[in-house]
Amino acid sequence: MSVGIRHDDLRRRNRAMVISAVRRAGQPSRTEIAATTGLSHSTISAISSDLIAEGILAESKPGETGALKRGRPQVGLGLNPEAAAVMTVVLSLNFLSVAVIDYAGQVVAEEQRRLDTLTMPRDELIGECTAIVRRRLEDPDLDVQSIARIAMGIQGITDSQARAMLWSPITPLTDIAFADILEAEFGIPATMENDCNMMAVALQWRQPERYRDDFIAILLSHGIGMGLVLKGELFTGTHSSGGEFGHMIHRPGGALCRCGRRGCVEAYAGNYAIWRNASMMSEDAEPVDVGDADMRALAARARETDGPEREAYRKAGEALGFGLGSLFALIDPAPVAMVGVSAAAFDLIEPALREAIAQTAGGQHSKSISFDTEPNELPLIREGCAMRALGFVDQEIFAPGIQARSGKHVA
Amino acid sequence: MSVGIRHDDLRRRNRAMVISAVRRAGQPSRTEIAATTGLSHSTISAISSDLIAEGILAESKPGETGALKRGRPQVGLGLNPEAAAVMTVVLSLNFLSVAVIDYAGQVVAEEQRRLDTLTMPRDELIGECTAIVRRRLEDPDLDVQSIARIAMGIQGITDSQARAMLWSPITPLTDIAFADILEAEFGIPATMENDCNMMAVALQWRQPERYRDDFIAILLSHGIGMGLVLKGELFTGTHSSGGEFGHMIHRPGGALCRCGRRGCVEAYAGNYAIWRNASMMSEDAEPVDVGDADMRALAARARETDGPEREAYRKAGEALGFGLGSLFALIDPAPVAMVGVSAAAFDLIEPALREAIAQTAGGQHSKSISFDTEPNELPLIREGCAMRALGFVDQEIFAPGIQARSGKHVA
DNA sequence: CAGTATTTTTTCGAGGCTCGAAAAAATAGA
DNA sequence: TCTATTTTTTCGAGCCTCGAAAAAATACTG
Repeated sequence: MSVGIRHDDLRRRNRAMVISAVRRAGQPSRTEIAATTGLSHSTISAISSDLIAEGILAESKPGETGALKRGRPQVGLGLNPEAAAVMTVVLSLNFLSVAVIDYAGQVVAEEQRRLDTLTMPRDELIGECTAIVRRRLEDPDLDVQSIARIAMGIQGITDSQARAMLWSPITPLTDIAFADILEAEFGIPATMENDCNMMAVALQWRQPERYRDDFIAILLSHGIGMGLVLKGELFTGTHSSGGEFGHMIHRPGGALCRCGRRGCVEAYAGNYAIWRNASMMSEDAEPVDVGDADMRALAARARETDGPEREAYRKAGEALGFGLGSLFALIDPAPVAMVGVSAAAFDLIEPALREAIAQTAGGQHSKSISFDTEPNELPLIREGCAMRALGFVDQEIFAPGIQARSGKHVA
Repeated sequence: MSVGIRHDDLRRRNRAMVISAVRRAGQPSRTEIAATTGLSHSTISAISSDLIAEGILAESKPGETGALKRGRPQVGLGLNPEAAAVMTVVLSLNFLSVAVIDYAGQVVAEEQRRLDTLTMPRDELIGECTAIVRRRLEDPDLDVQSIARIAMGIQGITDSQARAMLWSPITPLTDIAFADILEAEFGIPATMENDCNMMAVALQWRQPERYRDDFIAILLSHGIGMGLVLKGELFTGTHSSGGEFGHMIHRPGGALCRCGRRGCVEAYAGNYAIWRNASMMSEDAEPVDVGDADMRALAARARETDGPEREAYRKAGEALGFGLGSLFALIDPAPVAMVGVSAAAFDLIEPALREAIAQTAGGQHSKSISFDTEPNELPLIREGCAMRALGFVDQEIFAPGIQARSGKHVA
């Protein structure tokens, strides 16, 4: 149940608001912050001098601001990069990567590693993750004190509390509470995020004009995933990370999906499905892993001649189109970003997709729906994890006073 | 962009919180309110004495409370029925009904009227609505001053701002800004709500244990509609009321839907679709209106013998099941309430529905998904409109100080 | 029936917070 | 050097919430 606002919440929230305004704007002056937050100049002055004294914000050197106007020049406020740092851990198929990001969002350290996620036993997989984190933490160049958060991203389904991986295509293992494991191991608050959700978060930061309040990020890769932002907020299911667009039903009883069921969108539009159709294999054939290079070659063949390859992409487009149509029936149309290796073949997918969506109620204005493509998902996922972790730091760590009342983490 | 909290917002929000706690609990004592809101006893004491002085709350007569305990007895606080009143206007197929509801939620006046919505020209339809509202307002028994809000509900799509009907099956007319029309005519703030959303709001009040944070209300009637509550909040689309579950795609290119497209869930599960299938008509046959009595007779025949009638309900169940499966893939499973005349035939629908949902990713725990039925949607819609209107009064009218900063209504 | 225990509600002073107005600071132009 | 202009800080006023203590209202007890 919602709860009253106590007097001490006031400062906490307004501090968080100032920090978030600075993170968004980069180098805003106090006057600009007052304008965007709606708070008075006096309040902004008080809060920002507190934040500067605490080393969270820093005034930028004079002369850095651009065109000089008459009057006292504005002093830009920026995030102090040394105020804190966060760590991102991204686990994808056969690949593990970590990065340390300073409070201003700059990457200060990185490590990547290949491993065989599909066959790894549970302990080993967890061990690899904790080991790589530990290596970064033990780096003598790093001030360990400053790591305030870890955000881990993974392909697959996570729980809505962002504590655990429930299911993932990269491993047969299920229900690994990575967030709890990392917290127990390192004593640093951690969350376990869904990869597509992080893509959406990253897009929101990268292109705020285009992706702000309502948009959809769809991962076109081995599987089909989705990150959904509605009314400016990341959408999650009631129990899990939700948004399993790839497992909406396209054709009841249809093609065999990697999830073991039939007729899912993914069973027509996932890499393995496109490959299966392009190879004229049965729709009942077991899904197989297809490498990115093979997919690129497949797309090239499809562009060359009008054969089964092209037809396979057409079928993918149709499935995505009807799926989006159903989605749009629920949430109304919104801009879409297509991410992942098959996004590079969106030219092959788009015609059938638009044709399908035009046949649905949600596609009423299908011509006005914009599609963006971004073939490389990993940088987006990393960036999203970083921004998410920093957001937590902004909100929780640097907003003092009473702890969030329904907080999950013990102090 | 989110905005800072100003000092005067504090009282406003906490007042709203107290009012809402009273509305929810009925006759809570100050101590109970303090417990549910998390505010201190002093604060609750101060706010409630203000609210009593303003005539918004009233202390209940002593002796009304139940079991006597030791110590000073609790004094129950209740909403003062005379503090305000709201009006609901529900427009459905060939039927218009209004009600006046006092601040405590009791119906104090009603009027209903048959009319031919399908053939009525625009001016006449609007005229009927304003006329019936005017008749109620001019009732000498009614203190017009006290009507603080009008909530109008209609079958069909409304805009996400709750200002206008965009499309409705009850009339060929489109884009009628009923909220603006009523406001201009009577000078009373008004909203135009989607019928299924109001069903959901009503269920939330009627059965808070069952329907609280996440649930789905599905209207099984001529058309198929949905009201969705996620994380305790009514879900709407980005532009429209959204949640057009009936127009998710069940079978691409399939049966002809009333919306003119093909393969929508509604084209298999709407009354007209069940009728069409039961009559062994082509799936391309034009949708026709079927009366409730005819539908009840159809259900009776389906229960009697295993013929095309039963098969028609089976197909409806299948479409609903796959649709729900797709929906659950996005939002995770949640309790469902089936409302409307075909909810009375849910026994015929349920087996196929469960079978279908079990074949989807969203139906993983299909046995644990609960279905409730309620054959009569109109009372729910009315109740939802009433609660919604009262909620606005609670939040806006009785929370003084600065107006909501992005308010739509001029003071 | 008076006194005690118990629970609810109010009162009161302290401490915070935001705000508006005015002052101070810092610069460009004249 | 002086003036106009813009940004930032300072300061007192006005609210708000809180905790502690007091007051109020009742049941129990002998």
